Amino acid sequence: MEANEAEIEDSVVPVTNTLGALEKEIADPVVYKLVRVDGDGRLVPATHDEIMVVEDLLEDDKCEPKLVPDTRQTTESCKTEGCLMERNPFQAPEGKLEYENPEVVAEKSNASVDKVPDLEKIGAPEKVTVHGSAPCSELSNIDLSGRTEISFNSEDALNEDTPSTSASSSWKPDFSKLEGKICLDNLTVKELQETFKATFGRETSVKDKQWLKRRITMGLTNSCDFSCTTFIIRDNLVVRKGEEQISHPVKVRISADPEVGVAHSYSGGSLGDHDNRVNDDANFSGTDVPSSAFESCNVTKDLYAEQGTAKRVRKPTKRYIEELSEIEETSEKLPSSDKVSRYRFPCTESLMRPTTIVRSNARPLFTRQDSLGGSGVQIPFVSRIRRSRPRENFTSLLKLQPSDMDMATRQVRSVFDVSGPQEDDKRNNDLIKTSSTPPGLTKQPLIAACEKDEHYSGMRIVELENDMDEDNSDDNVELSDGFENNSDDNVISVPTPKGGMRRKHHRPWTIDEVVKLVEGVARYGAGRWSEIKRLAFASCPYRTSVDLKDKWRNLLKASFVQLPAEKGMLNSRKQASVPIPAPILSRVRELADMQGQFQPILSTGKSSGHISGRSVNEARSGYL
DNA sequence: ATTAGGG
DNA sequence: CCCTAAT
Repeated sequence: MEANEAEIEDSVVPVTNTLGALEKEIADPVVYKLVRVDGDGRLVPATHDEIMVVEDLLEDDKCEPKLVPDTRQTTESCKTEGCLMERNPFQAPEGKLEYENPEVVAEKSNASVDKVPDLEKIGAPEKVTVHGSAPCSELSNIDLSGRTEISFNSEDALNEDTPSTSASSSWKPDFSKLEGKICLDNLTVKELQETFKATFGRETSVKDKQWLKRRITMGLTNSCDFSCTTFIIRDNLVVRKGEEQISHPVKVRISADPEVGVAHSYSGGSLGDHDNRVNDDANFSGTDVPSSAFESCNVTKDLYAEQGTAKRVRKPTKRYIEELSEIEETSEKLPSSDKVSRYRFPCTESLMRPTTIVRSNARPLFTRQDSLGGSGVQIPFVSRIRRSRPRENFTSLLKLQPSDMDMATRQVRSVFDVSGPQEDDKRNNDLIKTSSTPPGLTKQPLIAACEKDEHYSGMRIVELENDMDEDNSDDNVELSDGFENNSDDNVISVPTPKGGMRRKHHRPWTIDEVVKLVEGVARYGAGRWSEIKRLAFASCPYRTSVDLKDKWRNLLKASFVQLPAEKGMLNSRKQASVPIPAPILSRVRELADMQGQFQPILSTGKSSGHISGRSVNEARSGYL
């Protein structure tokens, strides 16, 4: 299909190329692009055959390729509604269409806009003008929702009766069945299958009426594309993009999706047993097939007319689509369409993201007005899972309110309290370093919670173990001095008089860490701190590459200072907490020397010289 | 995002 | 350790 694809690309309206022209004529003209909705809802570019067919149709209809400079294949663009193709007749108004994605954008039509009279009011027995497009047209005729008489009546000459033969070559939709209103409920299985075929362009062997109805309904329903409008569907109401605001956190799931519209005819999707979801989300009952394509169209139109409030189904989520796809795959084999290269479903991503976000937001967000400093800081109850120690967050929070630490502490605590008792221990432990509860005890549950969270909220909880190793990592420390207690994080920050408070937590370097650092430098070279950090300090989340660098700098300084006097007083000085063993300093010096001379990359150098051990270094340092 | 340097 | 500038 590759070749075909290419051809089509060429033959189809060169949207991108005509952009300029389009923009100028956007006022009214419409450009269509041949596409077919694949079974799984993807938009598939029309095949060459399809285009040919359409061309014929166009000729019959005397459609004039208006916007298409390239006359090669005039198929695509027809000045007005008429020509269109596929089954997604209700496209969005030109103006809003994004040209960036011509392939996906597919067809567009004004028909749904002002051209189409208020269908609701019109009960006009007209026929669907959006000919060509099977699904929609038929949908229009089908009485899905309580509305009857769905019909299009576009003032502009619409070429009706132009069955969209454009679809896959093998697809011979029978629109006769779609004429007039149709009540799916009254159809026989066979009829439903016919309808299905007409709708999706492929046969189905499914005998389940309910299933068929649902699929057809959904397919049709979702044929309408809102993505191009400035409106979105929220809480079953169409609102202007931007005007919408997340109101009820609870309902977010339904409404928060800012791009509801993009439901590009994902029609074909098999609405197996999962389709309920859609209904649920839309607050519809399973049996109530509320939104008909017609309705959708109406909405589009109404939007322009009055920004009215129409109800619409929620755009399917990515997951939903995926599931449908899966079902589809298994439930029946797709015709040629499947082989046709499928264009990526445009809204797949956008679909997913909002949903995910919404999900995560779904969880009650605990915030509280912090009275600190009277500035009313809001402390959100973020994820319970923290990559780094809570105290870091803690500190960040404090930054907002330099003053009154205690207050902040309490606030934070209380916030966490809300999250649940289990984590409390951990929290306190880390934050306030009070609890004596062994981390291990609460760890497990915590992790579980995390996983759960991830599952539902899509949050990424990784490296949880990092927190753990913090206490364990140093176990192999040979030199471990008692003082190097990790736990002694002096979380208590020291408010600095002038520039706020800094240095909340000092993390005294342990000898072990120093050694690791030194070795890391030896291995990877000074300056490659991120490397060293990753490899040698993977277990020390609290040591950043910058820290390493700083420490190295200090070591360097120290080493140069001490070296001269090394002879007499190796470790005589008991100064601060971490008297760095002379040997180490020596090595630092050595390394510094080397690094200074040859470039840090001394994979060979390291092995050749000192890597073997401190003893060597000592010896060396001796004569250095 | 890393790195280097100053504070 | 923090912050900033340069990459």
